[in-house]
Amino acid sequence: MAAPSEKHDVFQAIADPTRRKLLHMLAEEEMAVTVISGHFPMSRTAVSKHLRVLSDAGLVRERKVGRETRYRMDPDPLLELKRWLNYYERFWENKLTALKRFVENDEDDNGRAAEDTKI
Amino acid sequence: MAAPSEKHDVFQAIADPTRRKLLHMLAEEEMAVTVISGHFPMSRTAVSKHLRVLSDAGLVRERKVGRETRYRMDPDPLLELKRWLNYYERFWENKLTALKRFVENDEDDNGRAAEDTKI
DNA sequence: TTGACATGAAACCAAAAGGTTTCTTATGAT
DNA sequence: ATCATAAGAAACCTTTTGGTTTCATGTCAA
Repeated sequence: MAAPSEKHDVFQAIADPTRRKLLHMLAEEEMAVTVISGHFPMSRTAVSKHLRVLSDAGLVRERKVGRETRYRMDPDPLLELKRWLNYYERFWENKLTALKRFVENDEDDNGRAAEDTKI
Repeated sequence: MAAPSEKHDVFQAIADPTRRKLLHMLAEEEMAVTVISGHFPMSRTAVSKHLRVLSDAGLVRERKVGRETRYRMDPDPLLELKRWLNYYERFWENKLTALKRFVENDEDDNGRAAEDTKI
């Protein structure tokens, strides 16, 4: 997995379902690796590597407490995703506009299907 | 690449930079494969396969016009991403609250650094 | 100080991902 | 009819990914 060589970005980091589940768990609570990995059907080491990917992307932060390492989510990098997504906002607004136009036409010539107004 | 076997989801689809660039291009304009692939430093076939992944995720739509196939973005699946992201909204709001608290404390005992208020 | 727990590092592996080249099949233009 | 163009399908190759098991190191408890 994640040969933790270089940096991973947010897009890659959240691409994996396991990692999304990890984020979800670590959003509320800080947790130690063993505890975390208890919730996954894979080895502790595998979970550890996923955590590393998330860490590379800046999505989690680790803290050593005695002999354990506790992880917690850091939401900051999600802002990049948000900005990316924001760009496309207008496109589905356009689709809504098209839908609205369709509905209005439908009210006018009541009952008959408006041809070619692909929504 | 993308052995176009099963469905790909949005998260996977946008994980790759090339595919994000594709989306960006196809958001405005419908384009034919050859034209599209002219903008990438890889073979037409490779681009074609990326398009397939996007298509699997529902992020692009294809239309045959004569001997060419034109692709255009469909923003709908991005709503899933938006909802996913939405869930984490409150977490960085929390961070902002913490920042605000920090700034206010800083105004009080003006000049001295507020220890341990990690933002 | 000895033993048990917590975790990362290493070495390894199979499958998926990203890419290439070659072949086929439609469709258009002459 | 014939030739060129557009694009997906197939077969193939290399690197990355997700996972495993084993080993090493640090810390806590008796």
